[in-house]
Amino acid sequence: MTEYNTRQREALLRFFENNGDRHFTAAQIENELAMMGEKLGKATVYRRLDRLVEEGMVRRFVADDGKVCCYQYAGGESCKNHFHLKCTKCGDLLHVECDYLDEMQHHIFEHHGFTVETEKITICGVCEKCKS
Amino acid sequence: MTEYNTRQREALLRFFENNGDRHFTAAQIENELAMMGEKLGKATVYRRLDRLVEEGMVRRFVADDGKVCCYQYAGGESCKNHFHLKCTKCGDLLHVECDYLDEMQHHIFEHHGFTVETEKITICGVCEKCKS
DNA sequence: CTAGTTGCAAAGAGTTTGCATGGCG
DNA sequence: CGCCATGCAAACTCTTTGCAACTAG
Repeated sequence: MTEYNTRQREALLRFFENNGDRHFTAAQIENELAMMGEKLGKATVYRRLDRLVEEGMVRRFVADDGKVCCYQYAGGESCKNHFHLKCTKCGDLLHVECDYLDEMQHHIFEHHGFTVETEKITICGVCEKCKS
Repeated sequence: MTEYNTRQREALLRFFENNGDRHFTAAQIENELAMMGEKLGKATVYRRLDRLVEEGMVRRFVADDGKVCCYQYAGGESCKNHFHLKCTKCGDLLHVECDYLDEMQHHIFEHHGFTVETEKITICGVCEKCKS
């Protein structure tokens, strides 16, 4: 059960480390890597992704439409404070850093005895661009 | 664009009203209805479900494994002005009346230029009961 | 050399779509 | 009668699996 150090594994790791602020679908990862000259087979992407999630290096969550899995680097603590604002018009998923999240979480716990899983919050609405 | 009153539509509505505390996958709904003698085609189930979600009558979630969509009654008109807190352990959907919602909506609009559709907010976490 | 890895293509699961038929108003 | 809704099956999308070829240690 030793972990081999392959080109594909390295490519994925480097990709996540350099994009800790964004999240991607498996297909996006495959494409972006291909454009950087690192071609990996679909199966390999999925298999490695599964493993990275198990190891806790990467976090998996589901887009609001429930159709695709998204992956995001979680190696650092960078991912603690963010909203997901999903525009129901254009489909954009805005990724917003904001301290207000803590406040909200705190309120809900204090007043409603509910422990919010901050990383899973997705708020639907209409973004600025689409407001015309 | 008038909404017709069909046997299938009625069956789905009644099903949700009688099971407001539970959540189901599309396939489960199809099966349970079939066992009650109400056979609906797969496509019809999905189409009606989509509509009910749009109307805010029903909420769509993603199951724990991240692979299937789940649907749960969210109670039509009475559910406009409050939080929905979804427990990811037991699946319960808590309906919480709270002015804090307005505050949050306001903050997000002011600071992030995003118009929240309050009635669609669902916050995931762990409820008091499951916190042991 | 041996065991873990990869890539391809085929298989699966869940959901959507095209189109002819059926049924509400 | 007109128009929306339904059902079926085929099409799609995302993900997983089987298997032979490959490669790190």
